Order: sequence, then C-alpha cells, then structure tokens
Amino acid sequence: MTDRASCLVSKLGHYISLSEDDRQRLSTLEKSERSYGAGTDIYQMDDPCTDLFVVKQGWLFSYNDLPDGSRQIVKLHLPGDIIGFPDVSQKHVTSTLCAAEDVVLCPFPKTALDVILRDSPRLSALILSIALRDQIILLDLLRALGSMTARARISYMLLDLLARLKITNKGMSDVLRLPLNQSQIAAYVGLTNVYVSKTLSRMEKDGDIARTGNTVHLLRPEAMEEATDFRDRYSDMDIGWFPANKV
Amino acid sequence: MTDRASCLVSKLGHYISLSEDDRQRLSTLEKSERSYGAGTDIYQMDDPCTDLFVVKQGWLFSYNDLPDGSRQIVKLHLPGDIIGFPDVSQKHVTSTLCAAEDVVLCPFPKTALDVILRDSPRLSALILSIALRDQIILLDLLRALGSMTARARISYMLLDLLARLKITNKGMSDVLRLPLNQSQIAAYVGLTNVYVSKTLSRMEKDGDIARTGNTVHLLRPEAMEEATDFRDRYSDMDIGWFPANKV
DNA sequence: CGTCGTATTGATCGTGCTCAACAGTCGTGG
DNA sequence: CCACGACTGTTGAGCACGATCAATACGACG
Repeated sequence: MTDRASCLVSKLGHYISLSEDDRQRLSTLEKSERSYGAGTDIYQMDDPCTDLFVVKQGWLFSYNDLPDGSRQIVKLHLPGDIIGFPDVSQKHVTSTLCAAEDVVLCPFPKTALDVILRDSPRLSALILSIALRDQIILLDLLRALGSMTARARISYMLLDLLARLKITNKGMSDVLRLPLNQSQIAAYVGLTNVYVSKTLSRMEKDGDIARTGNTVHLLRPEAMEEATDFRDRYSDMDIGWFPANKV
Repeated sequence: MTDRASCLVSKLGHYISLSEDDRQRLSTLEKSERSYGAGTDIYQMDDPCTDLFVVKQGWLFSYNDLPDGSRQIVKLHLPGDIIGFPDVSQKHVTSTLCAAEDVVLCPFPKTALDVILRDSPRLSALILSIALRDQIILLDLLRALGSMTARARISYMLLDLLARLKITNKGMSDVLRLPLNQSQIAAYVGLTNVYVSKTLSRMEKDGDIARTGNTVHLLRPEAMEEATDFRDRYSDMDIGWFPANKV
C-alpha cells in the first residue's frame, strides 16, 4: 500500500481481486483526505448522513450519551475500517464519531454506493458481506455484554482488537497498543473506569497480561479465548458465492 | 397479502415498489414452506450456512450457549423477518435458531443472492439497507445491555417489539402478545428469570404495564421511551439513494 | 392424582458501582 | 524554577443491584 493509493482500493482489494474498472470506480469516489486532532467530535448524532469514511491513520470510536448521563461506546474504528456503514440506511447518523488520537480519514459520499450497486455486482457483494460480518461481530459483543463478567468482557475486547489488527498485519505478535483511556474502555465494555482499573490490575497480577504505558501484552491468549468463547470472525469470511462482474 | 403470495415479495414490497421482473425473481427463489413445533431447534450453531428463511408465522429466536452454561438470545424473529442474513458472510452459522412457538418458515437458498446482486441493483440496495438497519438496531440493543438497569432493559425490549409489530400492522394499540417465558426474556436482556419476574411485578405495581396471560399492555409508552431514549428505527429508513434498475 | 413447566416470593451473597482521597504526568504560566 | 491545574490511573470503604439458592404456588396434561 503506497501512500498515494486509494484507501478504498487497498481496503477492499484485501478481500478480493479487483478489476481495473473497479479500481477506477473506487478511486474516483474519494475526496481529499482530512486530519482531525485527538478528542475531536467529527460528526454528531442526528447530523444528516452524507459521507462515509475510510480510516487511514489513528483510532476512533462511535458513542452515544444516554439520558442518565452515562456514555456507551458502540464501535471502535481502526485503520482500514469503513466508518458509518450502518447509518447509510438512515437519514441521520445514530451516534457521534470521536477521534481517540490524531487521525487521518478519507471521506467519500454515500451516494457513491448507488453507482457501485448498479455497475459492479462483485463489489456490491463484497460490501454487503462486510456489512454482514460487522453485524456478526456486533452479535458477539452483545453476548459478551449480556452475560459475561468484567474480566471476561475486557479479555474479549483485547482479543477482538488483536484479531482485527492481525488482518492487515499478518506477522503481528500478541502486543497491542491501546490508545484509549480507562474511561473509554469502561464506556465500551459497560463498566466504570474504577472497575476497569481494578480488573486490569488483577489480570496483570494473575499473569494474564502485562502493561507498559498504553501497550498491552497478552500472555495467555489461548486461555483467554477459551474463557470467553472467542471466535475470530475476521479471518474466514465466505466469499465463495460472489457473482462475477458482467462483461 | 394473500396466502399464496410469496413471502419475500410481500416482505420486500413493503418498502419499495417492485417491478414485475423483480417479483418474478423473488417468487422463484422460494422453496416450499415448512412448519416446526414450539421448542424445535431448526438449525444449530456451526451448521453449514445454506438457506435463509422468511418468517411466515410465529416467533423464533437465535441464541448461543456460553461456556459457563448461561444462554444469550441475540435476536428475536417476528413474522415478516428474514432470518440468517448476517450469517451469509460466514461459512457456518453463528447461532442456533429455535422456534418459540409453532412456526411456518419460507426457506430460500443463500446462493439466490448472487442473482439479485447481478440483475437488480434496486433490490440489492434494499437488501443492503435492511441489513444495515438491523445493525443499527443491534447497536441500540448494545447500548441498552451495556448501561441500563434491569427495568430499562425490559422496557426497551417491549418498546422495540411494539415498534416492530406496528410496521406491518399500522392500527395496532399498545397491547403485545409475548410468546416467551421469563427465562427467555432473561436470556435476551441479560438478566435472570427470577429478576425478570421481580422487575415485571414491580412495573405492574407501578402502573407502567398490565399483564393478562402472556399479553402485555404498555400503559405509559411515552414515559418508557423517555426513560430508555428509545428511537424507532423501523419507520424511517432512507431509501432515497436507491438506484433505478437498468432497462 | 402425580408430574412437569412456569411464575412468584424470600433470604442471603457477591460483583461491580459510588464516592472519595491520593499519586503520577503533562503543559502552562508566574 | 516552581506552582498550578487538568487529566489519568490507583486504591479503599461502603453500598446496591441483581445473582443464587430455595421454597411455594399454579396450571396443563398424562
């Protein structure tokens, strides 16, 4: 992936081989890239939904504030991710997007999707598949939040992040940079910052993880996967049924 | 909707007007319909994923059993729903499907999707939108499980079910038939059967709901929506960006 | 009548929350 | 240079929501 390459092309080309036509189609979609500083809210809940974003650099998250003052982070966005897909089905976006650190995004208009659907069945299938896989992952997270202990939830989050990073970075070890503070982790897994701190300390004392700065080292990933019934949904998408493009 | 009409046609025709070609395409997809008794597991987790189902009659749910013995219901399926969409992206299904009562389903093969993607951009867009909307709804549920009290979670579930039933049944009142026992409700909202019982009793005593048999009457839906920050995602899907079919 | 599945109610326990104090690390400004 | 504040993480004490375990009630069905 050169720096000049289209974010979309390199992201989607990761799953299937793209025809030259498809590459062209995708490249033209992207507007110029944009940078945002850490902590910036890039769009707010209930804003009109016009653009999608590919993450070129940095982590972000989508959150909602609830009436009782608590905050729930519903999705973490890592480099290579497409942000805002579910909102395409709605007139207004359903959550607020916030940069967890300094980020670079490649926006492209929501209306671009109709061109793809009209002209490229193969790309359409891929996009649909990605959307559906994201839904699977959400279901997994739901199980975690619905019925796991604090420790299992945090383990689950760490395993999920590691699996995601390994898609684009094959030779990766079990070390993880985690550019989120404990309040944000808490908002994601449905706990409080205090209890996240206590749980992480306990996990460290028990030898499950090691921490240095904001990097986390998973010392027994297999045991953690066992305990949380973790499954890697990222590595085995089914793309066998995709249609060929028309000629 | 006549009894003979294709389930898919009547389901999808609810959102957009379908061309005669599209109606034909959809009708041919469906195999004969099938019935299952209450409590039947229709497919099991890790089975190969071959078919999707349209619900013609009765309620169902998808669940997973966790290593600690607890069960999490991740999705309730009502008449008119399409079951198994997210699993299309996977080689094996990720949860077990169970009939909550006697049901009738219309199966159609997963491979049918490639025909639609190739030939009908408009139907493709609709299917994508439905998948994405389901994801939004999952995100809503995630917020509920992540940071709401027992009472709010149950309220949320009731509001969600009511909104779903109102799509196909416009003139509906705030009365709801709930063919689930309290253990199933508990598995869905992440509580125990005991606490569901206690919470429902308290809600009844406080005048929020009334129960007779397995029907529930919501007495102050607006107050409940306020308390749970409930939003109806079903009634305002954005279909404005859909492409027209090629001629 | 007995059994099974389901709902209710009570007593007790524990995980995780609340509130609070304190420490470490920044960047800022005197 | 130090003082100060803002932000983050840690630790402790007490509390509450919801879990666990158990007993009871109730209906449907054989």
